[in-house]
Amino acid sequence: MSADAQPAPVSAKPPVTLREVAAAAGVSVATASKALNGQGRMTAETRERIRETARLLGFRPNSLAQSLLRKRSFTVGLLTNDTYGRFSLPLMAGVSDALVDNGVSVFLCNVEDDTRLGQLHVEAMLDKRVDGIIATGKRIDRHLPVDLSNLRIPVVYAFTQPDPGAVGLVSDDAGGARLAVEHFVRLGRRRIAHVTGPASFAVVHTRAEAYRDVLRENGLAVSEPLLGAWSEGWGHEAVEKLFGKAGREGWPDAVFCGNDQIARGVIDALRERGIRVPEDVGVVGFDNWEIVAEATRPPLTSVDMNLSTLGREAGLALLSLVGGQWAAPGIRKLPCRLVVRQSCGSPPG
Amino acid sequence: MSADAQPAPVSAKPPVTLREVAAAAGVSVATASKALNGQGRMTAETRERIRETARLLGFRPNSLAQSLLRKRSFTVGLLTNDTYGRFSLPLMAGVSDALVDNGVSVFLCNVEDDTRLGQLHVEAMLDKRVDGIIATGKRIDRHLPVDLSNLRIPVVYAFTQPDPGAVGLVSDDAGGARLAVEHFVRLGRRRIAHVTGPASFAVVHTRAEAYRDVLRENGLAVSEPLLGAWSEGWGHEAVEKLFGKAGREGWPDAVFCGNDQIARGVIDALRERGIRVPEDVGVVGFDNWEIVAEATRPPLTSVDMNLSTLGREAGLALLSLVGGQWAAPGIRKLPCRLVVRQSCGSPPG
DNA sequence: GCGATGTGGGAAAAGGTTTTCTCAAAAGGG
DNA sequence: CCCTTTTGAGAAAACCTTTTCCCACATCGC
Repeated sequence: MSADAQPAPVSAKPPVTLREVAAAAGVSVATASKALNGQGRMTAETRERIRETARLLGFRPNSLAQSLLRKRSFTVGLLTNDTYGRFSLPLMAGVSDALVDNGVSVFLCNVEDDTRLGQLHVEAMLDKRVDGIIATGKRIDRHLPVDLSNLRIPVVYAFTQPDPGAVGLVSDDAGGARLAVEHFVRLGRRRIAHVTGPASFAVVHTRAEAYRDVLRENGLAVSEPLLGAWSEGWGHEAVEKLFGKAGREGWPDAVFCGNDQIARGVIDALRERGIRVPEDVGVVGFDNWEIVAEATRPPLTSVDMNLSTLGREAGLALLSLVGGQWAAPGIRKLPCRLVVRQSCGSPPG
Repeated sequence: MSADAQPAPVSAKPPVTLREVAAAAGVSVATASKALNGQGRMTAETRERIRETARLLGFRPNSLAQSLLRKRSFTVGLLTNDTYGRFSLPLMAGVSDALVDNGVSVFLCNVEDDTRLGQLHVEAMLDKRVDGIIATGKRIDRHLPVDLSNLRIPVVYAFTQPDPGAVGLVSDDAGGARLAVEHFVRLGRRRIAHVTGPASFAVVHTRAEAYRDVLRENGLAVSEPLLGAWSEGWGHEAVEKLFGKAGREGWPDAVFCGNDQIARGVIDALRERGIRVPEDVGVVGFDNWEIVAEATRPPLTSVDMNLSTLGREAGLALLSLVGGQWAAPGIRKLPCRLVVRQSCGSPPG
């Protein structure tokens, strides 16, 4: 090895500690600590000198040591089983956004649907003394595959089934469905169909119920929702069922779809049949998954569940629980919003 | 407040410490520690008794204290600017998978394209004494909006532009393109077009180069790649350009697309023109984004960048760096694979 | 029975920070 | 000039675990 060889690993000198700052400023660690935290009493001159020294040395307190003492790590865990992040990522963005200003970081863990993995991650979080946990998932009527009910740290459930007595935030699916159907009604559509996902999903029923309510409230004929899959393929099939029969008179003039993929299938199938969207038939989707909604022709009007707001609220709720504040248990529903694009046309006349 | 009011917050008793275990087992903390870690010397009986006590009490060592002492937190940070997680999530799954077995957790931080936010998160990670950082992004020819070059902890770059001298892992885009074009050649296609993204992306040129190479190697006519956007809309337009001209003889019999969305647009546009896929024209996409690839009709054959493998390798590389091992700096390219579905047909005859 | 060896287990320091308590000096009151 | 109060700053404990030493006791060989 030559004399000017690199020192073995990259690792430069270790981080500068409070002790070093204190030494450099000619005070005790206690005084240094107080100076930097704005605690204790000392001359303004001393305080400033210590601060300046710390700045010069690039001092940053060791979070590990702080957390150990304060019994707060300023870290929260975010648990999800939504592999593709379609729902969790906007939610996480909201959570992160709400917490970063409070100096809190977020640990994301994907537990898939694996209980063992879930348990593993939860224990790791507990060991690392996270201040709280936000549980989220890909559907609001299922639990994560892991028990969070007796955790000695606060837990908030967002967009997943909460444990009884816990704080839960979900989207207001009924409200979202109303938004869509009422939009159609306002535009003068009279024969509004509903094509949605499988019966095993609670939201399918929630939304169908709201759909029926709005139709009845407006004196319109209620046709049975078509349940199927959450796929484009099912959208195609549903168009077959709805528009296959001869009498053009019986055709719907609007289709409210359970998600954007179904809507995309519906729109494509209508175009193939020469049925114009939005002139002949209006279409509304659900989820406002931009990558899909903006690629349909015409671009898809869709119900947005405001997941990042949901995440933000979840973050704030957790924060106040961590702070010892009481938060109302039970499920809180947050409103959706309708993102209007071009698949429904304008009011008649 | 009534007598049977709930104790203020949920928080039950604090976690059990090593000291309590030691007391319960009638030994010193030192002995207890050694018993649980398989260190030191003591009778098997003593060791077992301590272990049993710990188990009974549900003792879990405080990671914070351990990390403080060992100067390793068994945590790594994952930095990304890929908001939708299309690339980062598979990558993160791989990273997480590689590390969880080593008892290492992963901190995911989305820094968007915001330097201030990035700096903030990096500092938070440093303060929390993460053992290393994996940087990832949404394209391999751009840096994250944050400087990781002098960090005193190891950094590995995955699917983003590495700093000079650092360890970087990216997909082998040239190889991926070869896979696609050679697949066409093998199937007997002779006039192979290439529709891809904007010139500002390095991969556009890398793949185009490989595309031309394969054509030349096989004595086929090389037509200029069509550069545009990464969207379905561009796929439609490109079909217009390629198949708009009169002479059916000049039409391509295969289109290699720069991503799955373009491919989807191409396939849809072809169908609208009555051109059959795969009989008349074969189509291959890139990214193997299942949600798109499986929804095209017919399902799309696509190049998969093996991002979760990439993540796994990145995790392992970081781990060995953290362990003080030396790792070869520079960019390592990991092979892609072709996922064959139905958009290319079978060999002729 | 005495020194050498081995064995089981404990005391204490370390890691970096915060906080409480204490204390010396300075200032103020009479 | 003496006593009390205030002020500035330090010593030390605490958080929880790991690890290095060290010690007492038992065993063994002679």
